[in-house]
Amino acid sequence: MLSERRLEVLRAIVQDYVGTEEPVGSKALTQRHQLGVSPATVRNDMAALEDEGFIAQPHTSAGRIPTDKGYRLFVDKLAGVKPLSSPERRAIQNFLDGAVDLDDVVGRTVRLLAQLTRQVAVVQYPSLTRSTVRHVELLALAPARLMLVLITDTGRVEQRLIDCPAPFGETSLADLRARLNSCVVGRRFADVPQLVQELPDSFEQEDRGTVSTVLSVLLETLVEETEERLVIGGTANLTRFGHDFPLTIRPVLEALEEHVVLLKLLGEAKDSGMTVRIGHENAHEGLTSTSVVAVGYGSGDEAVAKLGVVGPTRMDYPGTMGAVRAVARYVGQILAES
Amino acid sequence: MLSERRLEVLRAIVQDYVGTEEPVGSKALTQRHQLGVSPATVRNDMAALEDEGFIAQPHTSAGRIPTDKGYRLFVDKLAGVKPLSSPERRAIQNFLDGAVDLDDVVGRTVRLLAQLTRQVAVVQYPSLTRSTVRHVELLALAPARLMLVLITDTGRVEQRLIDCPAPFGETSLADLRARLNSCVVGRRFADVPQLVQELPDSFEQEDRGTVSTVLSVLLETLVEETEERLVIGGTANLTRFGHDFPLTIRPVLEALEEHVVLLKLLGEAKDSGMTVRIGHENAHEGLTSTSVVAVGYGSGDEAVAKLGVVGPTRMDYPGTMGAVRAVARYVGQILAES
DNA sequence: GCCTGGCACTCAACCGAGCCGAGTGCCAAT
DNA sequence: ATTGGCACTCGGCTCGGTTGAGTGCCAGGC
Repeated sequence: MLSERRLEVLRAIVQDYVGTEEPVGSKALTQRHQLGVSPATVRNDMAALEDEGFIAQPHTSAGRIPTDKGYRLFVDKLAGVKPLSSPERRAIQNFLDGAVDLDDVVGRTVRLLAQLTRQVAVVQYPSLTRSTVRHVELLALAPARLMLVLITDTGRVEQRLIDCPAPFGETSLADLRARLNSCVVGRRFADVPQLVQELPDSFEQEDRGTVSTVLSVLLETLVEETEERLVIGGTANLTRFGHDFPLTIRPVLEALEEHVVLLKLLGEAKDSGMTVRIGHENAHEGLTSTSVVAVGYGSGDEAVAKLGVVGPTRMDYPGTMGAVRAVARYVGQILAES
Repeated sequence: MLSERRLEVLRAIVQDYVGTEEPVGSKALTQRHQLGVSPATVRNDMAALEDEGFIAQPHTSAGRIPTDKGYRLFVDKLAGVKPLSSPERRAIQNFLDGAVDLDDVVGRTVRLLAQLTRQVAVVQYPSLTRSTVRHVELLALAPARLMLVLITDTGRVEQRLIDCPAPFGETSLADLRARLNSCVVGRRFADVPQLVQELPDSFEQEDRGTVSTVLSVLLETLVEETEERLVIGGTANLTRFGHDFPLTIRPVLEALEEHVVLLKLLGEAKDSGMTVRIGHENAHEGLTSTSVVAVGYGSGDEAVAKLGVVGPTRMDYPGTMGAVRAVARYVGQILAES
C-alpha cells in the first residue's frame, strides 16, 4: 500500500504536469509544493510509484508523467470536483436562457461547454425512448401520404414521411390521431410499442393496412441507436495540445465524426453521477490518449441523455468535472421549464 | 498577354503542385509533361509568370508554387469540371437513398461529400424563406401554451414554443389553425409575413392578443440568419495537409465552428452555377489559405440552399468541383421526391 | 528504518559547421 | 525565340560537441 506522502507526491505530479505539460522532476516538485522532504526522498517515492505503475518516464533522464492508472487514482481518491465560481455560474445561466427551441438549447450548451472547459464538448439530444410523449401529430400531405410528428416533453420533435398502402380518409385520420394520442400522451416513449399494439384491431378492415404502416414507422423511429442524436463542438481546442499534431489529432477527429462510436461511449457512462473514462479505458482506438468526462442530464430526476467533454488524459479533472456537472444541471432546469 | 505555352506551363505547375505538395522546378516539369521545350525555356516562362503574379517561390533556390491569382486563372481558364466516374455516381445514389428524413438526408450528404472530396464538407439546410409552406400546425400543450410547427416542402420542420397572453379555446385554436393554413399553404415562406398581416382582425377581441403573439413568433422564425442551419463534416481531413499544423489548422477549425461566418460565406456564392473562392478572396481571416467550392441545390430549378467543401487552396479543383456538382444534383432529386 | 546530501551517469535538446543538391538567373550561341 | 552551360543561392540534412535536468545509488545521520 502507498503511504500518505506518496499519494501526496502523485497528486503533486499530476497537478504540475497538467499545468506545465512537461515531465516533472523531483527537484521541481519539492520547490513548488511544501512536501517537507528533500528531492532525494521524493525520488525514492517516485521510484515506488513507478514500480506500481502510476507514473512513467518518457525517457531515462527525464521527469515523470502520470500513467492512465495514475490519473485514475488521482480522480478516484485524490481530487474532488471543483465548483464553479459564481461569475461562471451566472455566465452559464445567461448564456443558456433565451434559447428558442431545443436545437438552440443543445447548440448553446455545446458551445458553452466547449468554451468553459476549453475542450471538445459532446451533447446528446434527449433520448426519445427515455422521454415522455407530449403529442403525436398526423398530417395528410396527400391522399396516401402522411407525415408523422412526435413531440416529447423535452421539446424534441421528430418527423417521418409515410407512404400509405391505400388512401386514408380525413375522418379516419382524425380518428387515428385522437386514439393514438389518448393512448400514448403522458406515457414514456419506451412504453409506446406495447401501448399501441392492439390499436389496428379497432379500425375498419380497409384502414388497418394504413394504421399498421403508421405504427410500424412510429416504432422504427423509436429504435435505439437510430433515435439518438448528438452534437459536438470546440474541436478547435484540440489544437492546443501536443505539438506532434497530425498523429495525435487525426484519430480523435475521426472518432468524433463517428457518432455511433461516441454514442456508445456515452452510453457506457453511468446513468447517474459523473463518469470519467481515462485513456485506454476507452474502447475506441482513436481515443486511447484522451479522457471522457460524461454525466447524464434530464428535466426531472431521471437522465434523458448525456453530455460531456473529450480531452487529453492530461486535463484538469476537477475543473472539467465541475463545469460538466454545472452545465448538466442548468440544462436540466431549462428543459424542465419548457 | 500570356502565350499559349505559358498557360500550359502554369497548368502543369498547378497540377504537379497539387499532386506532390512540393514546389515544382523547371527540370521536373519538362520531365513530367511533354512541353516540347527545354528546362531553360520553361525557366524563362516561369520568370514571366512570376512577374505577372501567377506563381511565386517560397525561397530563392526553390521551385515555384501557384499563387491565389494563379489558381484563379487555372480555375477560370485552364481547367474544366471533371465528371465523376459511373461507379462514383452509383455510390452517391446508393448512399443517399434510404434516408428517412431531412436530417438524415443532410447528414448523409455531408458525410458523402467529405468522403468523396477528402475535404471538409459543408451543407446548409434548405432555407425556410426560400421554401414553400407545406403545413403549419398549432398544438395546445396547456391552456395558455402552444407549439407552432412549420413544415416545408423540402421536409424541414421547425418548431417553437409559444406562451400566450391569455388562455386560448380549442375552437379558436382550430379556427386559427385552419385560417392560417388556408392562407399560407403552398405559398413561399418569404411571402408569409405579408399574407398573414391582416389575420388578427378577423378574430374576436379576446383572442387577438394570442393570435398576434403566434404570428410574431412565426415571423421571428423566418428571420434570415436565424433560420439558416448547417452541418459540417470531414474535419479529420484537415490533418492531411501541411505538416506545420497547429498554425494552419487552428483558425480553420475555429472558422468552421462559427456557423455565422460560414453562412455568410455560402451566401456570397452565386445562386446558380458553381462558385469557387480562392484563398484571400475569402473575407474571413481564418480562411485565407483555404478555398471554398460552393453550389446551390434545390428540389426544383431554384436553389433552396447551398453546399460545398472547404479545403486548402492547393486542391484538386476539377475533381472537387465535379463531386460538389454531382452531389448537389442528387440531393436536389432526393428532396424533390420527398 | 527512514531520510538526506553527494556523486557519477544518462540522454534529449540545442547549437554550429559543413556538405549536398535542387533550382535559379544570366549569357552567349544557334 | 530557344537552348546548353555555368556560377550562385540557400534550405535541409548530418555530424559532433556541449549543456543541463534528472536519475539511481550509496554511505552517513537522525
